[in-house]
Amino acid sequence: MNNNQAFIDKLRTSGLRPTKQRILIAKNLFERSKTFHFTVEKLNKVINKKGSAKVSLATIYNTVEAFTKAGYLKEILTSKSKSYYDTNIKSHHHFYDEGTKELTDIDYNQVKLSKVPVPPKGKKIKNLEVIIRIQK
Amino acid sequence: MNNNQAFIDKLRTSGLRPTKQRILIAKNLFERSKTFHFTVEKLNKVINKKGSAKVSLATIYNTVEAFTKAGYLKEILTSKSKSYYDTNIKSHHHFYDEGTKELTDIDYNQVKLSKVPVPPKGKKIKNLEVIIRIQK
DNA sequence: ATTATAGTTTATAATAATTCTAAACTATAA
DNA sequence: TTATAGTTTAGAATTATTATAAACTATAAT
Repeated sequence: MNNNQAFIDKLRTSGLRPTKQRILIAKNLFERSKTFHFTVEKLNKVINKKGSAKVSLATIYNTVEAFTKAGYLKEILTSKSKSYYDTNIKSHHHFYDEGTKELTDIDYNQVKLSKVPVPPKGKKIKNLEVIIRIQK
Repeated sequence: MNNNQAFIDKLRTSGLRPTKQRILIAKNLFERSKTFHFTVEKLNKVINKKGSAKVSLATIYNTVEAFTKAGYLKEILTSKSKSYYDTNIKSHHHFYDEGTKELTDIDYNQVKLSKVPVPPKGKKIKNLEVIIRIQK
């Protein structure tokens, strides 16, 4: 029923104290069947929906940042004003719908690169992302 | 020496009145040997450097937006808070240096995709961009 | 040329996302 | 049990961007 222990261990492993706020946020983010694309605003609404325990907006920002640093979340590239995050941390790509502003995952093996440039001297490739902008 | 006429014609063609502000901004953006990656803040500094005619920040925002809509500039995808623009409007890709936050163009033919996903029903691909994040 | 007007510029205010601050709280180790 | 280092919180501060509305100007019609 309640397997908070897994989250507690995961948090401890990353040097994050397992506070009730972090566990609650982790449950909301990671106990999902599908990957979740969200902004902080959206996550805040999910967490602080009527009747539930309240978590401050500052903590939601802090936690999203901490989870991103710990590698549990991935920040998504868009040109929009808000930051988007993704619970799918595997290397993958996105459709970005210019009309609806919705993001859809593209599985890694749906995109194949046959040529990738050499990075500038002294630099290493950290990550490669393809964004396909779509519209009607 | 002074070939403003080319800019005047270009602006008129796009339905933009050739005001002195727009011409000045166009000269600063497009009379360059290399492509120019910039934020509005950076462009504002370039335009309003000491001793030059002043253009309001609002006009710089308006003009960058108008030039982007007209297809003279390309907005670049990064997850950072500021919007980045590029005078290179040809289809191309970017290195984004996480340390220095600098963008570098990658020529279109330096990247080859051998597999691209089909867009969702009813949607067309408008643009495909590869961002390669690099770090030391 | 003169005038009317629709488009443009401008300073400033408003908004929105995010970060900062410092006091209260809490998990953890001693 | 206690000390402390990490965490949460409300609210203030910051930053990028957009909105507002008055003054200005390019252009077309007279």
